[in-house]
Amino acid sequence: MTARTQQAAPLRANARQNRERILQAAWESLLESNEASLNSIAKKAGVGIGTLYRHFPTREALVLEVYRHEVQQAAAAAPALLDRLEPLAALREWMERLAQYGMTKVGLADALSSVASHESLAVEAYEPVIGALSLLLRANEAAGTIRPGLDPDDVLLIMGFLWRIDPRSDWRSRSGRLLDILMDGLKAGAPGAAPA
Amino acid sequence: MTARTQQAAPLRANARQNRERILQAAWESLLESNEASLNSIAKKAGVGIGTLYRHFPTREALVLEVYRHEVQQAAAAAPALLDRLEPLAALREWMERLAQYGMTKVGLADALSSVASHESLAVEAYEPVIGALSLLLRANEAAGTIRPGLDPDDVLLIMGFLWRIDPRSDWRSRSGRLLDILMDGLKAGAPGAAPA
DNA sequence: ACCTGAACACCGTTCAAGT
DNA sequence: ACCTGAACACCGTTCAAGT
Repeated sequence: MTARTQQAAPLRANARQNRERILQAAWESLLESNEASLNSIAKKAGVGIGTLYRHFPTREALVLEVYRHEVQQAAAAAPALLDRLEPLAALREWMERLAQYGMTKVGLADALSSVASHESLAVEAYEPVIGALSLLLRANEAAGTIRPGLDPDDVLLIMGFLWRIDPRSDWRSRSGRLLDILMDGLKAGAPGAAPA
Repeated sequence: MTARTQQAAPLRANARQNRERILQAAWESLLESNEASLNSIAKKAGVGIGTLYRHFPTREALVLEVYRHEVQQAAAAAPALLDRLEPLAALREWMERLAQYGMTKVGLADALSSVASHESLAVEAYEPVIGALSLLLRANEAAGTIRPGLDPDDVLLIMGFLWRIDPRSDWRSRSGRLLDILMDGLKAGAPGAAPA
């Protein structure tokens, strides 16, 4: 165990460049449609199909790597929100951002939900999201604004509706209504909250 | 307009039999895995692939037809539940049945959620479900046990988490927890309900 | 160590030919 | 009117051959 888990020999410059070309091509293709074929992505990247498989053994691995950075950024906003806003408002704002984020990237929503059903790699991708959500829930629990004992995984699973709202409809008002229901569900049984 | 919409000439005995063979084979195949190929289904049914396409122009059309009957039955339980139970308990029980139903049929959950993203035909399949849910919501609204003005489509969209719980996990307790949250969200703001 | 691309087994879909 | 299945263009995936 002399090296870090993710290190595994620092790749030839050659290989590194190929890897990034593939990610770039995949990013562009998946933004258009998440059904882009691996063959077409390899072609677009200007590498052999075998090279794509060498770097990303499964389709999921590729998709997750493409969005990892983006997802991490979205998730990482949690602490800043907790600084600026009250816990309850921060939680709500974070959810809304994630909703909006999912809607902007057409392919991402489908990709995430289809990947999510294969628990395997999804865990790894969801980890930062779960971490951020966990932070927000704990802050609210400490403030007595939500019911205690909520599981971040449970809450995130419910939040899945955000990625299944038809982007062509008025998702703005719809996601608002749906988040209202979810937030009320989380608030119910809060020790410090004043009911309507 | 002398014929009903669904009639369209009563099919040859020959064709009718083929149609049912296809549905039977599809039912068996989809129960095992919802990724069964159309070719394999046609083969299992003992018909040419062209015949399958003649009866079901798209994969969705086939999947929906396979599950239509089942889904209708599940949805149709609503009135009986309202007879036996109080509105709130009936709504909860109906949701739990739908959850359990989705878990039993391995393929159905995936099929439903993947079909649901293509709004096209999904509307037709969801109609009886929406009808049943609408009935339950109206009964609760009349009893003052949930917040008024809830949209059945919204509630069903949230309920989607039921079909994304990993069947290999302890979905029983998990779906219970999740439904608790949802029910609390629906109850919040009810004119007649006594808060905890 | 890494890359290439032909090769393989499959898939969905069409459509000329049959009855 | 309905059925068949060969044919087509594609797909994911592997792996011998190259550098």
